[in-house]
Amino acid sequence: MVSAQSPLAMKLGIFVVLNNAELAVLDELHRRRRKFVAGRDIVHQGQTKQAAYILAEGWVCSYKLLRDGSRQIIDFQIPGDFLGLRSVLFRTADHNIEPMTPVEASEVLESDLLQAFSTTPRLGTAMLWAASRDEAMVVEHLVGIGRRNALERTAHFLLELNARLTLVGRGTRAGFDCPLSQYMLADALGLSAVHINRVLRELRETGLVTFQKGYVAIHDFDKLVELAEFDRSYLDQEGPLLR
Amino acid sequence: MVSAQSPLAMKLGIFVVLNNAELAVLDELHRRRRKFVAGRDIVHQGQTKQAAYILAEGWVCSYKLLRDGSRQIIDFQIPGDFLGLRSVLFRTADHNIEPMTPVEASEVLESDLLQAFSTTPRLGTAMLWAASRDEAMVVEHLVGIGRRNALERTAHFLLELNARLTLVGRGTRAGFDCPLSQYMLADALGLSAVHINRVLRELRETGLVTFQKGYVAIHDFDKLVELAEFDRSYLDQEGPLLR
DNA sequence: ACGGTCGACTGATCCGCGGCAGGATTGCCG
DNA sequence: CGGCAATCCTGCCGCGGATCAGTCGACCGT
Repeated sequence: MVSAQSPLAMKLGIFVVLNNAELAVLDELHRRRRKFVAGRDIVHQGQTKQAAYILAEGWVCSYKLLRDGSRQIIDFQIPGDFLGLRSVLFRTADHNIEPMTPVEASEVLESDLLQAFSTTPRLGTAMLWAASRDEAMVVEHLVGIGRRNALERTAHFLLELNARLTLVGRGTRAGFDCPLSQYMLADALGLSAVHINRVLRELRETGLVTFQKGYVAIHDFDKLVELAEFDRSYLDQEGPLLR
Repeated sequence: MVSAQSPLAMKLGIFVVLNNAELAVLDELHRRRRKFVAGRDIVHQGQTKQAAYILAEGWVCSYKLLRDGSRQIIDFQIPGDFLGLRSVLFRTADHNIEPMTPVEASEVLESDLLQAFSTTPRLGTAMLWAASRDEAMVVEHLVGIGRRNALERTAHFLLELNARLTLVGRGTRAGFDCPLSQYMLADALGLSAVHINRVLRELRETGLVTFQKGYVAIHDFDKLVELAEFDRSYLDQEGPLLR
């Protein structure tokens, strides 16, 4: 594993061994680099004519607002993830996208994508794989909110983040940097911030995880997996599916 | 709008005016017709080498089971929807798929799809649109479970079903046939069956909707939309986006 | 040195919904 | 015809998590 690779290349490399031509196309996709400041939304609900991006650095979240002022965070995006792909296809954004940290991202036009697909189809396949893995995570998120209690749900969420970050070289079994506030955690997990605080305390006091000062320290990985009923199948993947 | 069209053609016709060549390709996709009985799962979690299908007749649901025996229904599929597309891309299914009624579906191979894309690209675009609309519904489902109370959540869900069924000619503003039991409704909405029962009673007693004997009768569409905070944008769509 | 803001944290109280237990209704099968 | 299995429906009780109402410390900008 080459540490100098872009996060996206690392992630796709899990699925497919990329050759030089394909790496070059990936590089090409990163041409139009942009920066965003934390807190100012990149995309608003209802906005049309929006570009898609590949996240290079920083964290963003996509969320929906309700009339009563509460919000539900649908997903977080980390380096290597696509941003707003659905907004492009659907022509109008159905959710907001907010950078949680300073963000660097590469703008991707519809035509860039189409060209990448036609000149390097294996790369296209790998991107579809990555996209369906992301969709699978939204589904897992749904299951968590619908059927898991606060403790399991939080544990599961932290493990999921850990798995995703590990794929792009920003986490290990021991832990990862995490810029989330307890409020954001609450909005993601469908709980109140007050209750998240209590749950984090319990996880800390039982010696499973400590989430403090922007760092998630996993003390007992296996017990945490057990508690969260976490499906390790995509963690234990043994090397690329396609050679 | 031609009533003899397949549900899929109706749905795609919302996005794109389909010409005869494209309709022919759609027809061709329906070659390998299969039947399934209610209750016997088509796809199991963890299963590999699975085909994708286009639903022609009947209802199915996709769900995940938890260790404690509870389940979360992720989505329902109705005529015109794709089935297990993600399982094909991902190579191994991450959820179960169960027919809730007798079902007719057409098996679709990866190669069929690729061919359809290359010979009739506009059709491919329309299918991507349809797929991202479906994904948007999973997202809306997530928001509902995370941030809406039981009443709003149920109301929203019924409206969503209504919107989808109307697109394929199986529902109107007045109501639609619905083979769901209260147990399934509960598993979809992350509630208990007992509580669903109470919620349905309340919706009935306030004169908004009646769900009995397999039929959902919407008595006051506008009030229901108001209660559920339902986003009508994709209902009010004024004709195809692409000509 | 000063409010002002934002995030972490806590205790007390309240309520939406789950769990349990049981009755009524319907449809199916022998 | 009776028996059985779903499914619907209801009342009661308790719990998990929301809400309210704070305190405390860190980090602003002035």
